[in-house]
Amino acid sequence: MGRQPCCDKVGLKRGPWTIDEDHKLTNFILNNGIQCWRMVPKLAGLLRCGKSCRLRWINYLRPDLKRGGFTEMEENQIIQLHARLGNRWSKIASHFPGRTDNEIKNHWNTRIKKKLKLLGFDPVTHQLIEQSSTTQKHVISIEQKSETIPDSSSSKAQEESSEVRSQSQNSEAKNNLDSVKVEELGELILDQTSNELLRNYDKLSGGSYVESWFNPETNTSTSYSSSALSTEESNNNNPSVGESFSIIQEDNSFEQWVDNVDYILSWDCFYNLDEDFLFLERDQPHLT
DNA sequence: AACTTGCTCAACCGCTAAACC
DNA sequence: AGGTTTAGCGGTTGAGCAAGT
Repeated sequence: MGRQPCCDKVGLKRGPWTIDEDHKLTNFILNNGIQCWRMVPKLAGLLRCGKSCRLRWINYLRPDLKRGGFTEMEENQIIQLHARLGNRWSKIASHFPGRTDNEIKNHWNTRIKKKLKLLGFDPVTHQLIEQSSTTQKHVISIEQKSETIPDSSSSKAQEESSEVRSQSQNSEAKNNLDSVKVEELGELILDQTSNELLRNYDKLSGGSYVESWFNPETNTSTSYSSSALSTEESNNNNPSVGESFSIIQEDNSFEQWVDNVDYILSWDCFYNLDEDFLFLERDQPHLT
């Protein structure tokens, strides 16, 4: 025989929690800790199931929760982590002390997805969405683009592949902006700098964020093989991750990239990319 | 003021791996 | 070994609120 059932749902209260219920649950857990969620509601005098108590504690009552809206830097980190981990909200939340997976998931679904769509990126794949002159959309993957790129075993080939990809993405970004973004973003100036913005976001998220980030000393961005990543995080479902390039040198200016982003979206977070790199350093010290 | 629409987010649902018997 | 339950996770829902008409 297995364990006793968690709860008999008949007669149990559902819906929003009252202040009194919150007090009961909080006081019980702070005084007794959590041995078994099944027993918590009984011992705390609550007409709730253990599952409901657990959720209420984790998502709302925990004293270490960080309340309030997400900062721009947090949003940026969420985007980057989502590119690496997909919809593994608990994994993503583990990078944000005091934030819950539910909170991050909600924020992603209600805010960040819209921002990415406005930028022309598929929030699922983090890849650029090209919209042709017809209404049909299709996604351009890093892999598709890479098919035209020669073997990157030599440094010469690496340079060529970087250039080909750069040109390809510039073209895609321009097409995309020309056809979609103008209406949504209003008075955008769709010039070369916008193309640079999209190309750089592609590097920061999904396809090459994992392998590359800006090197402030050399004013270049450097890509690393995904083999250096942990097995767990490199085995995600994002098709653009893990099929990486080798060492890539870009000559575009990071400051220019930051200016571009701020101009279009006012994402102050990109001013704090160096802090993002600190968190990366914490997670992947062997890469830094 | 009344109604509609859209947004946010707390809470629930259903699934699965792990733990238990 | 195999059935049952738990804990945890991601997806979805719907109440409440704000903005627009």
